Amino acid sequence: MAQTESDMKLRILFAAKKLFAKQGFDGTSVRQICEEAGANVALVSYYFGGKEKVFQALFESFFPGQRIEQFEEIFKDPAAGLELIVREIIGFSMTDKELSSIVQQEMTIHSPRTEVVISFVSPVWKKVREPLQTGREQGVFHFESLDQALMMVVGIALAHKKFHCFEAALSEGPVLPEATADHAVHFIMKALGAER
Amino acid sequence: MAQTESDMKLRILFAAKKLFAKQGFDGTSVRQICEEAGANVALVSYYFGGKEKVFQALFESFFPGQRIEQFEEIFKDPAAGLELIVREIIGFSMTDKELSSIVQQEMTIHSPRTEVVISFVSPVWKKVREPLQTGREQGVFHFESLDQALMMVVGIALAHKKFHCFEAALSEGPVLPEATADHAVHFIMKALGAER
DNA sequence: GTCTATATCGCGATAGAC
DNA sequence: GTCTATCGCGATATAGAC
Repeated sequence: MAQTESDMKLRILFAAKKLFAKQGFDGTSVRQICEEAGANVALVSYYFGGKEKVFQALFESFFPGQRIEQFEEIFKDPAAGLELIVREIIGFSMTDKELSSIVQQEMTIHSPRTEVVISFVSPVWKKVREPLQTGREQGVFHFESLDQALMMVVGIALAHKKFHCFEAALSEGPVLPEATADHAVHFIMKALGAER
Repeated sequence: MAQTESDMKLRILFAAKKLFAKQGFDGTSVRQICEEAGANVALVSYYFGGKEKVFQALFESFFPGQRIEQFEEIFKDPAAGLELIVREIIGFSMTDKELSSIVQQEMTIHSPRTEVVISFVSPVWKKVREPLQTGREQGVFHFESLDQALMMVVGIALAHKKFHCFEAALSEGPVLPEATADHAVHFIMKALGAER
């Protein structure tokens, strides 16, 4: 009984994460979630208080926020800092493919969940912004618009998530996790005009 | 009476495009669409045969496919060809923000609509792939993986679509349409190591 | 903590009047 | 071509038994 969260609560959370990622929030029913979790339909209300609350609990439980705060000193060097945060983003999006899919879905629509997602995600964008800004001031990076650069860096970091939509246009077989991060970092650094 | 499509059919189509873009397919009801269009609920079935068919009709009516085919000769030059297709993609995603939002939504989930979207979109990815490949062979572009490069180029081209999610992290005010394309093309060319 | 049964609602789709 | 009325279903949520 030392467990804080009951088994069932966690099982529901995992089931919801899986199904939201695959089918979207609106495309997933509470019944489906409970069937996947092996739980009774009533338990979603009992544990969370509704489907929307399950969504929120998903982010509170699984979104990695504090990891970035730990490496403060490395951010002294803009190039190293940018590489770190980009690798963190890609690492997250490959470790928890489900949650990162949910993030991407919600980033394209306006829903009652948008606020929740933004509150978790925009601190990360700000962490990307920091090394870009100081890097430009120090002459390490070269670009015209900070806003544009920020969006494009994030666009690259998350590009591989649309993989399944590209399959018909690809030829080199499955994309390897480590290779993706290396390629993305290299691509970004070249685009920013950073010496390597 | 010279019009092929009735007014009402078009009005429904436009209403659906607007609402699907904002709320997603599953988050939008037929009733909502018809209210927005000023049409009766029964007309969706009458004109299209159901909600799914409206989605398909959206792509058949508004997705620009043949535009790319027209500029065959410019594709002789990989750099010019890549720039053209990237500008076409960004141009489309800014001209028809709604349809391109729908594309992005559907690219992140697995739904009965996925097949439709992919059938329209993957010819475009293949058009991006062509100049990348011949450009590398000719020594104009430099990158390790063609698949990775393709995904990252598209990632950059579509990055600005997540704009509203970045707002809290941006500082330079609204992003201008023409500037976006210029920045994206410049960013891509530098990343690919193309001489400018 | 977990279940069944049910309340209430909104959905997509259609039959049939006009 | 457009309407009303309605069918049948599945949704979320909850009351109350165990």
